[in-house]
Amino acid sequence: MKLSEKKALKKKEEIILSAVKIMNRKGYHGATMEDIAAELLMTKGALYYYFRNKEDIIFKCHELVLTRAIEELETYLYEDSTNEEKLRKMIYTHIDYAIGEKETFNMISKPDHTFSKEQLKPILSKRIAYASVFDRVIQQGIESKEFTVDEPKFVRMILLGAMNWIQQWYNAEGGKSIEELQKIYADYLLKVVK
Amino acid sequence: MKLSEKKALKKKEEIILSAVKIMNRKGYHGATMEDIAAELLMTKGALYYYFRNKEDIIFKCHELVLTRAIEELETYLYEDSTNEEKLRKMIYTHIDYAIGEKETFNMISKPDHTFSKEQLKPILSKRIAYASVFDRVIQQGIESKEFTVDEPKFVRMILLGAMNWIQQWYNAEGGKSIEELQKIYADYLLKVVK
Amino acid sequence: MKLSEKKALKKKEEIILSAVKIMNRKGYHGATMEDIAAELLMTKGALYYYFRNKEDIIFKCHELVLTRAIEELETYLYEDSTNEEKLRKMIYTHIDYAIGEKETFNMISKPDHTFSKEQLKPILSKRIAYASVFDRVIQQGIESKEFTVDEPKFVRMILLGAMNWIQQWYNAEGGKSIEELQKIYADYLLKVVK
Amino acid sequence: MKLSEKKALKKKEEIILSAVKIMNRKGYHGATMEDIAAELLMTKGALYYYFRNKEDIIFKCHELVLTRAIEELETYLYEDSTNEEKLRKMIYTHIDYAIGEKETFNMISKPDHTFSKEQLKPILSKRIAYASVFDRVIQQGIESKEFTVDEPKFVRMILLGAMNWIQQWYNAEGGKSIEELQKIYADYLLKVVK
DNA sequence: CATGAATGAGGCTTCATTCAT
DNA sequence: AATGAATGAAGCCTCATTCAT
Repeated sequence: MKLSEKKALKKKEEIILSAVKIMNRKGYHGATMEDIAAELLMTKGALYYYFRNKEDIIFKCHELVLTRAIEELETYLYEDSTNEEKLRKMIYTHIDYAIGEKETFNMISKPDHTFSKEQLKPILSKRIAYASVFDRVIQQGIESKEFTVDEPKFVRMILLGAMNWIQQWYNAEGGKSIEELQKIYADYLLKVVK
Repeated sequence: MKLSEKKALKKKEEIILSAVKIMNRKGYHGATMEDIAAELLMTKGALYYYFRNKEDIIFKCHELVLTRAIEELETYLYEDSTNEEKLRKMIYTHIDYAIGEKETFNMISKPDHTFSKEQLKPILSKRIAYASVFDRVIQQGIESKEFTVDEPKFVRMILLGAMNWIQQWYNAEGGKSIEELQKIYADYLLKVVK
Repeated sequence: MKLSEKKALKKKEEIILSAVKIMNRKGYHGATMEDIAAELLMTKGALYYYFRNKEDIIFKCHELVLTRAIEELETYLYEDSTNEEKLRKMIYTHIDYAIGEKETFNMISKPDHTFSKEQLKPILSKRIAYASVFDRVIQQGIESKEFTVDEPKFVRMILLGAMNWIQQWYNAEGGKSIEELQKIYADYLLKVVK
Repeated sequence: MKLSEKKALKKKEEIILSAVKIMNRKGYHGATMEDIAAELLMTKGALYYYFRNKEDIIFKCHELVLTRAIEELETYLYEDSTNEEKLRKMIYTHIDYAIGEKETFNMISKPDHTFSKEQLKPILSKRIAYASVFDRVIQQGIESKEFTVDEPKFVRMILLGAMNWIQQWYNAEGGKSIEELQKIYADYLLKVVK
């Protein structure tokens, strides 16, 4: 890969990160191309050199964050430990992302209100891929008798929903630290699968 | 109250319900004043006779739905039954609202992205009021030794988060009926407090 | 029809006429919504109350002008006179329109560069309808032995092309009057069909 | 002339030809610098090494095409044959250019909408030079009594207009071949001058 | 020479809001 | 009480043009 291509990739990522930041501050609709550009001391127009349109930026935000998160989750899946331990680590990781990447992570509620048809499909695939990592560890736990679960899909949705909601109220300043939060959530959520 | 005032109140409610319907279909930003009016065969301008602005309509949507939901929840609180039974009924009710009123119920994620300062406060109060009904039944359950919970606030947020997430994926057509869903969710969520 | 509807129709026509005027001055691409609105002392936004978008305005321009021209041509077709006389009148009329309505008349060269698919079809139909009035008088003239023409379609295109070209160079100030022009063109073009 | 200069000249011509091609496909306004460059596997920026701006490219397109066409026409002017025969050959040639070079030939309707003042003058001169070749053959025909024409300027405009219009409807696929077209047009147009 | 990157002006369009009637 | 009409701000996007490297 040529140097210039590397630079371009880096810029793309910078833009994505800027978009994430603005969206976390103002929400998807509140985040304008102007805002995203200003954060990087660029002009609106320059964004269009790197991305086709706004939707494309948001799309790539999702893709980036989800891809990373999936990779991280999968490392736990193949670790040598109990499934309970694996699930606990995945919960910790999910909370990290949910707090750190907020809007972009998986809380674009109703993606069909935001994305056009062509982009909707890959987004949904990625989400399913993400969810399926949880599904696999739950399944393994059932098989190893660590977990007692009749409705694994719903349990997975309960876990993810509970964690995603953190984004609604979490605020860096108040109360518990992230680490405390992670422990509390993991403890309670593991009760669901036991 | 004069007849004309009554009529006005009725109209206001009609507008709110129309707004709810449109928002459930198109999301908050997708719902235009035009849409809301068209649903009622009115013109945009007329809406401003009843509400100061768009924000005000959304605000009243929330207030209406939350007020009703709180009232319903509170009837369970004073029923003569176990706290587990009370919580189960509250879970059923919450899911009913979450599915039926979608956008308007409590999923205006980040209300601070939508509401101005003046309106934010009463909205947040109402949400707190809503949450506190759950808090009270959890507290009672702890006191009566039915529940074992160290972090009641977080448990409440886990319950609400898990249920609110239903809105993200629920679709009238597929799979389980609402009644099945309610039972499954109640069963698993009660494991959290036990 | 209600008064308000009449007013709206009138406004629509005013807008169309403004658009025609601006387009004659600056060409299709040079004519901005801003320009069209300013001519009428309106704001850009107001135009969208009457038309869906720019293309729609241009479309209606064409429709209006062509419809009127076709009507006028057809009155000659059914007059009681020789076909030579009819064709002469039609030539006079065409030149009137070509000079007066310029851009809008039929010189949107390559309409497929300007119009989207849906609008292209009716535009082309109207153009064909217009041309067919000429075709009919030529056909009648052939049948009555007034004209000697082997290739009536090409002759019609020669006539229309020759006249449309006037738009390219005609300038109110210079040289001949419109009336002189009409006579000259009619005299020479009739030689083609004789 | 140095090799490098020769190369530059060749590149310039390539760019012009590319521009012509794109403009024929998409029209003047539809042809972007990007398009023109992409056709040659260059980048936008490089075009500015060879031409001052877009207008300049278009300008040179015209100049090139018109210059060539004038040269070709003039060879006929000095041939040893009847003026009718000369005019016929010129008609054939004009139709060749009109179909082959479309946008660039002389159908930039309203050149004053496209060109700035400085460039307008040479363009118009060239067009006049082109027209004057027709004028001369018509004049010669009048003098030799081959043609009967009172208004030679208008006749010339009728001929050119009729032929230029071919660009509006001609389509490589349908109906007559170019050769048939040329014959038909020549036959009918010669009736105008007889 | 050429490229990649950026700029900035300008265009189209949407929409909450206002207001005379 | 309601309507039709208009406003104006703001957003997205395109593209000719520039320029450091």
